[in-house]
Amino acid sequence: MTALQRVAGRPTWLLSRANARSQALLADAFSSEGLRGYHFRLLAALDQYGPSSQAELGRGTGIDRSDVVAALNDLVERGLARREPDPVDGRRNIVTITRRGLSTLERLDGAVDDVQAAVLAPLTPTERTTFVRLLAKLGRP
Amino acid sequence: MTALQRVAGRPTWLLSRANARSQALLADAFSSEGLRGYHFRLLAALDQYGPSSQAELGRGTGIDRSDVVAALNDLVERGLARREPDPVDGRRNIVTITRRGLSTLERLDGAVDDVQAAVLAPLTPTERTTFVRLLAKLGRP
DNA sequence: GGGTATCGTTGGTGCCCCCAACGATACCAT
DNA sequence: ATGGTATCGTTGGGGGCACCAACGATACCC
Repeated sequence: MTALQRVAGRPTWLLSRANARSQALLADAFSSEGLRGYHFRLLAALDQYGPSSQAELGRGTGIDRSDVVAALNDLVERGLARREPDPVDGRRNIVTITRRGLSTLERLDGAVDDVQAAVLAPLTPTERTTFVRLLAKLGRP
Repeated sequence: MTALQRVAGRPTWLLSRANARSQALLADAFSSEGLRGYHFRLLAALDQYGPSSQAELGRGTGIDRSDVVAALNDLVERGLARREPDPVDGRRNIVTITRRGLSTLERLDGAVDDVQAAVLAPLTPTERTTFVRLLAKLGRP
Protein backbone atom coordinates (compact mmCIF):
# COMPACT_ATOMS: atom_id res chain seq x y z
CA MET A 1 0.00 0.00 0.00
CA THR A 2 1.55 3.20 -1.22
CA ALA A 3 1.69 6.38 0.76
CA LEU A 4 -1.05 8.92 0.32
CA GLN A 5 -0.02 10.96 -2.71
CA ARG A 6 -2.27 13.87 -1.83
CA VAL A 7 -0.74 14.14 1.61
CA ALA A 8 2.60 12.45 2.12
CA GLY A 9 5.06 14.87 0.55
CA ARG A 10 3.33 18.12 1.31
CA PRO A 11 5.10 20.62 3.53
CA THR A 12 2.15 20.86 5.88
CA TRP A 13 2.21 17.09 6.32
CA LEU A 14 5.96 16.92 6.84
CA LEU A 15 5.61 19.71 9.34
CA SER A 16 2.93 17.87 11.26
CA ARG A 17 4.97 14.64 11.27
CA ALA A 18 8.13 16.33 12.45
CA ASN A 19 6.19 18.19 15.09
CA ALA A 20 4.44 15.02 16.22
CA ARG A 21 7.80 13.40 16.76
CA SER A 22 9.10 16.43 18.56
CA GLN A 23 6.05 16.64 20.80
CA ALA A 24 6.24 12.95 21.62
CA LEU A 25 9.84 13.31 22.74
CA LEU A 26 8.96 16.38 24.79
CA ALA A 27 6.03 14.62 26.39
CA ASP A 28 8.36 11.79 27.36
CA ALA A 29 10.78 14.24 28.92
CA PHE A 30 8.07 16.06 30.87
CA SER A 31 6.38 12.89 32.02
CA SER A 32 9.59 11.89 33.79
CA GLU A 33 8.51 14.54 36.31
CA GLY A 34 4.82 13.78 35.95
CA LEU A 35 4.29 17.04 34.09
CA ARG A 36 3.22 18.35 30.70
CA GLY A 37 4.19 21.15 28.37
CA TYR A 38 2.01 23.72 30.10
CA HIS A 39 3.75 23.05 33.40
CA PHE A 40 7.17 23.52 31.91
CA ARG A 41 6.21 26.76 30.26
CA LEU A 42 4.74 28.08 33.50
CA LEU A 43 7.78 27.11 35.54
CA ALA A 44 10.02 28.73 32.93
CA ALA A 45 7.95 31.90 33.07
CA LEU A 46 7.99 31.97 36.87
CA ASP A 47 11.76 31.58 36.85
CA GLN A 48 12.33 34.20 34.19
CA TYR A 49 9.82 36.83 35.28
CA GLY A 50 9.86 36.24 39.00
CA PRO A 51 6.64 36.20 41.04
CA SER A 52 3.75 36.99 38.71
CA SER A 53 0.01 37.16 38.57
CA GLN A 54 -1.78 34.40 36.73
CA ALA A 55 -2.86 36.79 34.00
CA GLU A 56 0.77 37.80 33.49
CA LEU A 57 1.74 34.17 33.29
CA GLY A 58 -0.93 33.60 30.69
CA ARG A 59 0.33 36.45 28.58
CA GLY A 60 3.97 35.49 29.05
CA THR A 61 3.45 31.88 28.07
CA GLY A 62 0.65 32.19 25.55
CA ILE A 63 -1.49 29.89 27.67
CA ASP A 64 -5.13 30.78 28.16
CA ARG A 65 -5.97 32.16 31.60
CA SER A 66 -8.34 29.32 32.27
CA ASP A 67 -5.70 26.73 31.45
CA VAL A 68 -3.21 28.56 33.63
CA VAL A 69 -5.55 27.99 36.55
CA ALA A 70 -5.64 24.23 36.03
CA ALA A 71 -1.92 23.76 35.37
CA LEU A 72 -1.11 25.96 38.32
CA ASN A 73 -3.31 23.85 40.54
CA ASP A 74 -1.09 20.90 39.65
CA LEU A 75 2.12 22.82 40.30
CA VAL A 76 0.90 24.06 43.66
CA GLU A 77 -0.34 20.61 44.64
CA ARG A 78 3.09 19.19 43.81
CA GLY A 79 4.83 21.92 45.77
CA LEU A 80 6.51 23.37 42.68
CA ALA A 81 4.84 26.77 43.00
CA ARG A 82 3.11 28.89 45.61
CA ARG A 83 -0.07 30.90 45.08
CA GLU A 84 -0.88 33.80 47.38
CA PRO A 85 -3.33 36.66 47.18
CA ASP A 86 -1.77 39.97 46.16
CA PRO A 87 -1.93 42.22 49.25
CA VAL A 88 -2.22 45.37 47.14
CA ASP A 89 -4.64 44.11 44.47
CA GLY A 90 -7.55 42.00 45.56
CA ARG A 91 -8.09 40.67 42.06
CA ARG A 92 -4.70 39.08 41.66
CA ASN A 93 -2.77 36.16 42.96
CA ILE A 94 0.98 36.25 43.26
CA VAL A 95 2.52 33.03 42.03
CA THR A 96 6.06 32.12 43.03
CA ILE A 97 8.25 29.22 42.02
CA THR A 98 9.48 27.13 44.94
CA ARG A 99 12.90 25.62 45.49
CA ARG A 100 11.51 22.29 44.40
CA GLY A 101 10.01 23.93 41.33
CA LEU A 102 13.34 25.45 40.48
CA SER A 103 15.23 22.19 40.71
CA THR A 104 12.53 20.42 38.72
CA LEU A 105 12.81 23.12 36.08
CA GLU A 106 16.56 22.67 35.91
CA ARG A 107 16.22 18.93 35.48
CA LEU A 108 13.64 19.42 32.76
CA ASP A 109 15.89 21.95 31.13
CA GLY A 110 18.51 19.32 30.53
CA ALA A 111 15.95 16.85 29.27
CA VAL A 112 14.53 19.43 26.90
CA ASP A 113 18.02 20.13 25.62
CA ASP A 114 18.41 16.45 24.89
CA VAL A 115 15.15 16.50 22.97
CA GLN A 116 16.41 19.32 20.78
CA ALA A 117 19.41 17.24 19.91
CA ALA A 118 17.29 14.17 19.28
CA VAL A 119 14.91 16.04 17.00
CA LEU A 120 17.72 17.51 14.93
CA ALA A 121 19.76 14.31 14.99
CA PRO A 122 18.96 13.33 11.38
CA LEU A 123 20.58 16.54 10.14
CA THR A 124 24.24 17.47 9.80
CA PRO A 125 25.41 20.41 11.94
CA THR A 126 25.28 22.74 8.96
CA GLU A 127 21.81 21.55 8.04
CA ARG A 128 20.66 22.09 11.59
CA THR A 129 21.63 25.73 11.52
CA THR A 130 19.98 26.26 8.18
CA PHE A 131 16.84 24.42 9.21
CA VAL A 132 16.36 26.35 12.41
CA ARG A 133 16.94 29.63 10.63
CA LEU A 134 14.31 28.86 8.02
CA LEU A 135 11.93 27.39 10.56
CA ALA A 136 12.10 30.59 12.54
CA LYS A 137 10.79 32.52 9.56
CA LEU A 138 7.65 30.43 9.33
CA GLY A 139 5.88 30.74 12.67
CA ARG A 140 5.35 34.49 12.45
CA PRO A 141 3.14 35.40 9.55
CA MET B 1 7.55 41.39 28.71
CA THR B 2 10.28 39.43 27.01
CA ALA B 3 9.77 36.13 25.28
CA LEU B 4 10.35 32.97 27.25
CA GLN B 5 14.07 32.37 26.98
CA ARG B 6 13.78 28.70 27.89
CA VAL B 7 11.28 28.12 25.13
CA ALA B 8 11.14 30.75 22.42
CA GLY B 9 14.15 29.93 20.28
CA ARG B 10 14.23 26.19 20.65
CA PRO B 11 13.74 24.06 17.56
CA THR B 12 10.91 22.11 19.18
CA TRP B 13 9.11 25.36 19.90
CA LEU B 14 9.67 26.81 16.45
CA LEU B 15 8.40 23.53 15.04
CA SER B 16 5.25 23.65 17.13
CA ARG B 17 4.60 27.28 16.18
CA ALA B 18 5.09 26.69 12.48
CA ASN B 19 2.92 23.61 12.67
CA ALA B 20 0.24 25.47 14.60
CA ARG B 21 0.10 28.06 11.86
CA SER B 22 0.03 25.38 9.21
CA GLN B 23 -2.74 23.47 10.94
CA ALA B 24 -4.79 26.61 11.42
CA LEU B 25 -4.62 27.37 7.71
CA LEU B 26 -5.52 23.78 6.86
CA ALA B 27 -8.43 23.84 9.29
CA ASP B 28 -9.69 26.98 7.58
CA ALA B 29 -9.46 25.32 4.19
CA PHE B 30 -11.26 22.18 5.35
CA SER B 31 -13.94 24.08 7.22
CA SER B 32 -14.97 25.72 3.95
CA GLU B 33 -16.51 22.31 3.21
CA GLY B 34 -17.51 21.69 6.80
CA LEU B 35 -14.80 19.06 7.16
CA ARG B 36 -11.61 18.36 9.09
CA GLY B 37 -8.23 16.83 8.38
CA TYR B 38 -9.43 13.29 8.99
CA HIS B 39 -12.10 13.68 6.33
CA PHE B 40 -9.64 14.94 3.78
CA ARG B 41 -7.23 12.12 4.41
CA LEU B 42 -10.01 9.57 4.09
CA LEU B 43 -11.33 11.06 0.86
CA ALA B 44 -7.79 11.14 -0.52
CA ALA B 45 -7.31 7.49 0.42
CA LEU B 46 -10.63 6.47 -1.11
CA ASP B 47 -9.70 8.24 -4.33
CA GLN B 48 -6.21 6.82 -4.49
CA TYR B 49 -6.88 3.25 -3.38
CA GLY B 50 -10.40 2.85 -4.69
CA PRO B 51 -13.12 1.15 -2.66
CA SER B 52 -11.57 -0.05 0.60
CA SER B 53 -12.45 -1.58 3.92
CA GLN B 54 -12.34 0.67 6.95
CA ALA B 55 -9.33 -1.18 8.32
CA GLU B 56 -7.49 -0.58 5.07
CA LEU B 57 -8.40 3.09 5.24
CA GLY B 58 -7.07 3.22 8.76
CA ARG B 59 -3.76 1.72 7.73
CA GLY B 60 -3.54 3.82 4.58
CA THR B 61 -4.16 7.09 6.37
CA GLY B 62 -2.59 6.40 9.74
CA ILE B 63 -5.93 7.09 11.41
CA ASP B 64 -7.02 4.79 14.19
CA ARG B 65 -9.80 2.36 13.23
CA SER B 66 -12.12 3.82 15.82
CA ASP B 67 -11.59 7.33 14.50
CA VAL B 68 -12.16 6.10 10.97
CA VAL B 69 -15.62 5.00 12.03
CA ALA B 70 -16.58 8.42 13.30
CA ALA B 71 -15.15 10.42 10.40
CA LEU B 72 -16.71 8.02 7.94
CA ASN B 73 -20.08 8.50 9.58
CA ASP B 74 -19.77 12.18 8.73
CA LEU B 75 -18.73 11.52 5.14
CA VAL B 76 -21.59 9.09 4.58
CA GLU B 77 -24.06 11.43 6.21
CA ARG B 78 -22.93 14.21 3.88
CA GLY B 79 -23.14 11.95 0.84
CA LEU B 80 -19.40 12.09 0.17
CA ALA B 81 -18.87 8.35 0.64
CA ARG B 82 -20.89 5.15 0.60
CA ARG B 83 -20.55 2.30 3.09
CA GLU B 84 -21.77 -1.18 2.15
CA PRO B 85 -21.20 -4.58 3.66
CA ASP B 86 -18.64 -6.67 1.81
CA PRO B 87 -20.56 -9.49 0.16
CA VAL B 88 -17.63 -11.88 0.42
CA ASP B 89 -16.40 -10.99 3.92
CA GLY B 90 -18.97 -10.48 6.62
CA ARG B 91 -16.53 -8.62 8.80
CA ARG B 92 -15.80 -5.84 6.40
CA ASN B 93 -17.49 -2.84 4.94
CA ILE B 94 -16.65 -1.60 1.48
CA VAL B 95 -16.33 2.16 1.43
CA THR B 96 -16.56 4.05 -1.83
CA ILE B 97 -16.16 7.71 -2.61
CA THR B 98 -19.16 9.28 -4.31
CA ARG B 99 -19.24 11.76 -7.14
CA ARG B 100 -19.91 14.51 -4.62
CA GLY B 101 -17.02 13.24 -2.54
CA LEU B 102 -14.75 13.38 -5.53
CA SER B 103 -15.63 16.93 -6.44
CA THR B 104 -15.30 17.98 -2.83
CA LEU B 105 -11.88 16.37 -2.75
CA GLU B 106 -10.84 18.24 -5.86
CA ARG B 107 -11.95 21.53 -4.41
CA LEU B 108 -10.11 20.81 -1.20
CA ASP B 109 -7.05 19.84 -3.20
CA GLY B 110 -6.77 23.32 -4.58
CA ALA B 111 -7.32 24.86 -1.18
CA VAL B 112 -4.65 22.63 0.33
CA ASP B 113 -2.26 23.65 -2.43
CA ASP B 114 -2.89 27.26 -1.52
CA VAL B 115 -2.11 26.48 2.09
CA GLN B 116 1.26 25.00 1.12
CA ALA B 117 2.08 28.22 -0.64
CA ALA B 118 0.88 30.31 2.29
CA VAL B 119 2.92 28.32 4.79
CA LEU B 120 6.11 28.62 2.76
CA ALA B 121 5.43 32.21 1.76
CA PRO B 122 8.00 33.73 4.14
CA LEU B 123 10.77 31.80 2.38
CA THR B 124 12.47 32.44 -0.95
CA PRO B 125 12.02 29.75 -3.60
CA THR B 126 15.48 28.37 -2.89
CA GLU B 127 14.87 28.36 0.83
CA ARG B 128 11.60 26.51 0.30
CA THR B 129 13.32 23.66 -1.48
CA THR B 130 15.99 23.44 1.16
CA PHE B 131 13.50 23.63 3.99
CA VAL B 132 11.27 20.90 2.65
CA ARG B 133 14.25 18.66 2.01
CA LEU B 134 15.51 19.03 5.56
CA LEU B 135 12.04 18.78 7.02
CA ALA B 136 11.55 15.47 5.25
CA LYS B 137 14.55 14.06 7.07
CA LEU B 138 13.09 14.79 10.49
CA GLY B 139 9.81 12.93 10.61
CA ARG B 140 11.32 9.50 10.16
CA PRO B 141 13.79 8.76 12.94
C1' DG C 1 -13.34 -28.10 14.23
C1' DG C 2 -10.98 -25.29 17.09
C1' DG C 3 -7.77 -21.82 17.92
C1' DT C 4 -6.22 -17.41 16.07
C1' DA C 5 -6.68 -13.21 13.67
C1' DT C 6 -9.19 -9.52 11.72
C1' DC C 7 -13.20 -6.38 11.31
C1' DG C 8 -16.37 -2.64 12.80
C1' DT C 9 -17.86 -0.37 16.73
C1' DT C 10 -18.30 1.70 21.36
C1' DG C 11 -16.39 4.22 24.89
C1' DG C 12 -12.80 6.30 27.07
C1' DT C 13 -8.21 9.13 27.74
C1' DG C 14 -4.82 12.78 26.94
C1' DC C 15 -2.90 17.07 25.28
C1' DC C 16 -3.21 21.53 23.50
C1' DC C 17 -5.89 25.35 22.35
C1' DC C 18 -9.84 28.43 22.51
C1' DC C 19 -14.16 30.86 24.14
C1' DA C 20 -18.00 32.70 27.15
C1' DA C 21 -19.53 33.96 31.39
C1' DC C 22 -19.44 35.05 36.35
C1' DG C 23 -18.51 37.69 40.70
C1' DA C 24 -15.05 40.38 42.65
C1' DT C 25 -12.05 44.08 42.54
C1' DA C 26 -9.56 48.12 40.73
C1' DC C 27 -9.27 52.17 37.91
C1' DC C 28 -10.70 56.49 35.77
C1' DA C 29 -13.53 60.38 34.38
C1' DT C 30 -16.87 63.17 35.51
C1' DA D 1 -18.15 60.45 45.28
C1' DT D 2 -20.02 57.78 41.85
C1' DG D 3 -20.65 55.46 37.93
C1' DG D 4 -18.83 53.11 33.94
C1' DT D 5 -15.02 50.34 32.26
C1' DA D 6 -11.40 47.11 32.60
C1' DT D 7 -8.98 43.42 34.69
C1' DC D 8 -8.56 39.25 37.61
C1' DG D 9 -9.34 34.35 38.89
C1' DT D 10 -12.34 30.74 38.11
C1' DT D 11 -15.76 27.56 36.15
C1' DG D 12 -17.52 25.11 32.41
C1' DG D 13 -17.59 23.95 27.86
C1' DG D 14 -15.88 22.67 23.14
C1' DG D 15 -12.81 21.08 19.16
C1' DG D 16 -9.10 18.53 16.84
C1' DC D 17 -5.87 14.94 16.68
C1' DA D 18 -4.16 10.79 18.48
C1' DC D 19 -4.25 6.48 21.14
C1' DC D 20 -6.04 2.23 23.67
C1' DA D 21 -9.06 -1.53 25.49
C1' DA D 22 -12.76 -4.31 24.85
C1' DC D 23 -16.71 -6.49 22.50
C1' DG D 24 -19.31 -9.61 19.30
C1' DA D 25 -19.05 -11.16 14.80
C1' DT D 26 -16.80 -13.26 11.18
C1' DA D 27 -13.02 -15.41 8.55
C1' DC D 28 -8.92 -18.12 8.24
C1' DC D 29 -5.62 -21.91 9.01
C1' DC D 30 -3.88 -26.16 10.84
